[in-house]
Amino acid sequence: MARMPVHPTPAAASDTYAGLRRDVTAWFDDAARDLPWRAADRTPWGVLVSEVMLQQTPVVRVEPRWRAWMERWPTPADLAAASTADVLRAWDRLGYPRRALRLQECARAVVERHGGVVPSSEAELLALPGVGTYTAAAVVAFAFGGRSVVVDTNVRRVLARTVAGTALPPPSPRAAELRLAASLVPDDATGAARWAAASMELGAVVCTARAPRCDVCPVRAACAWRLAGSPPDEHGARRRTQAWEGTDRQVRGRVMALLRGADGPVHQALVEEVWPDAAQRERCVASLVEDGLVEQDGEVYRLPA
DNA sequence: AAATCGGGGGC
DNA sequence: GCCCCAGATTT
Repeated sequence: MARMPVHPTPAAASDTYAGLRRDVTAWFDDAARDLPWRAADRTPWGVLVSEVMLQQTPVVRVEPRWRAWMERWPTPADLAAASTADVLRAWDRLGYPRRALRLQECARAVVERHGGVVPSSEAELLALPGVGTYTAAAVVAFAFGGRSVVVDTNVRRVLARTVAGTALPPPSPRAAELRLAASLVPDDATGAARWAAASMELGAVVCTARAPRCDVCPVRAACAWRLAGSPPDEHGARRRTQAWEGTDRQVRGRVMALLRGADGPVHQALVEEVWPDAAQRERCVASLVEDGLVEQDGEVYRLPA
């Protein structure tokens, strides 16, 4: 039961928040960023690719990679047929390269299960590699204009502030939070898709995590957090950033960067230079091989063919 | 529920 | 230096 769509509530008692939805969507109609995966000629596959790239990677870093990617592999069939080494190099430094691997697996699944056509049902999307609750709902809304409950970090923050009156949402969503999000979704598909885009956009552009721009916020007058005096985050103590220096993630990143930059196989002597601690380095290389991100062939390492 | 998984830019 | 970024998957 790890991956379940959030089902929209039928006819909700959401009239309470009708003003919120109206003001945010009206603002969005005027303020929406001109992002390439929102263009009129967008494809469902392009939307899906953007959503996977945007999992934990900011828009400004995704945009140029997405453009190059879609030009090179416009359809699921194109990506399915590509060399994995090329895919990992094109992923470049977007981070979490297992996402690139899953995206190619996703392309192959779309080809095999759906004849190369991205499915429009949330359940079928959810069954694809690398597609979780958020991404499935987002593709339903943004690629197909369907009704779904889209809850990402932006939406969570917007609802935490405007409705709950807190600076930030709790580290992980609770059932009540998801119920609230579901209750806010308009009944009609078009309205639902617009609300999804608008609420996310507000969090991304105005209702940001640090230094929110309340002065230009369309719902500042009704925002519970602001009306409460914009109190600081209550669970700040638990919010500890993941360490970076000296972690396996840093070591794995260095190994991947080395292999991405090489045209072909890399001798182990060069791999040994990226990290001095042999035990940690070997553990990380082994995990990369285990993940399918690296192949070992005797004394050389390379990206998968 | 908690841990793991990259990398960079704003402050 | 710290924090966050259109999360997913595994344990």
